[in-house]
Amino acid sequence: MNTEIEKLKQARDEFVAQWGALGTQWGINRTMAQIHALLMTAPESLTTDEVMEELEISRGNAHSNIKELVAWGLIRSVVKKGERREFFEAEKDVWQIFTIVARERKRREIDPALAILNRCAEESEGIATPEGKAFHAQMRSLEDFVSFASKMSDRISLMKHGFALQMAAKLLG
Amino acid sequence: MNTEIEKLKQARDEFVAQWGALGTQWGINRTMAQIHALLMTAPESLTTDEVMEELEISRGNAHSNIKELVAWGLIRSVVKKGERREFFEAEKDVWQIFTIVARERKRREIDPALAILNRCAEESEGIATPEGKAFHAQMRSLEDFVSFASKMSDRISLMKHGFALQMAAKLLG
DNA sequence: CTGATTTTTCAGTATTTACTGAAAACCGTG
DNA sequence: CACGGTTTTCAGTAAATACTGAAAAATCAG
Repeated sequence: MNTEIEKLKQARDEFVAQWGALGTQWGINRTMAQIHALLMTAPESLTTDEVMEELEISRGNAHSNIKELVAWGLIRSVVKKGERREFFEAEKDVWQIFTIVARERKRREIDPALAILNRCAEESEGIATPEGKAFHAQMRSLEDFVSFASKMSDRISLMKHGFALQMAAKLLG
Repeated sequence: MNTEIEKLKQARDEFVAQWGALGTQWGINRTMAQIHALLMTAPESLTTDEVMEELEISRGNAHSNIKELVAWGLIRSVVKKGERREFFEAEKDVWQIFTIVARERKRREIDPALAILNRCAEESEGIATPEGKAFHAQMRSLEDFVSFASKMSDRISLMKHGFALQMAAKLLG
């Protein structure tokens, strides 16, 4: 039945478009999120040209965002025998996706924050005025908390999906 | 000793500047992050004019970012008797800050994602082709995972700081 | 080595987001 | 209800970010 194929195409197009819009909120650019959505729901791996055509974007744009997704580890290139072009496919396992995103966010958001907090804490160490003590204490408590959250995130990412789930179930129960 | 006061000012200025730069990564605008940093490390609550002067920004800019921070719940206005102007002070408790940020991120990032995933899953329900089944399954597994993560986040935010810490300690131990 | 195909780069441009400054609205006081 | 201080709005502008398209570089088969 042809309508089924159309319904699927429609649902998928919507997913790609909306996921792209969401990407903006997440601090990821729209195109990158769209390509990710497209590849996550592609039955077969795609070439750069196919991505360009599907999303109606330029070669340069497709290229740089594909590279970025590869750098994140959210997609990978696959070689097909007898094919000179590169094909790309997405990581589809949700737990994998989660750990990749968590790792990247940690690198870009948590680690730099820790560096700043630590430096400001050091610089204000031993200042004897009440303001100095308060500032130092504030830096340390922020640092402690962020460092702690960072370690938690690492731990969880290293777990196997099943184990994390089981543990969380206990927490939610 | 005057150098101590200077050292503190220097450390604090650095914190404000760097925290602002970090804000960009977090998808928060620089000024908003700077005002937050400034107020988090202010011994006393500040007026809009003081914020403007300290960060060398316009009134409009100060105003709108202060309002945004109030909307998040990261700062609040305080009234001083005999003063007509509004003063602002930041929430300083790290656990509070964490839960506020978690709540806001959930609202802006998680909830819309869930809505999309759920809709696309519904729309592709019952399509009999292999591609249709695969798409539907992918939507559902993403939805399940995100919904689960969302519930976890709620649970943790509702905990008292001490309890969350204790639980996490067990996890890290 | 040559020529065809594919990937990469990047200057120029478009779009989005943030900021300024001044005018308008608001608000308490006399 | 008029006045001075204070907050809010917003049109215009500046800055940051993303995208295009074409040229250059790389890759590979013959």
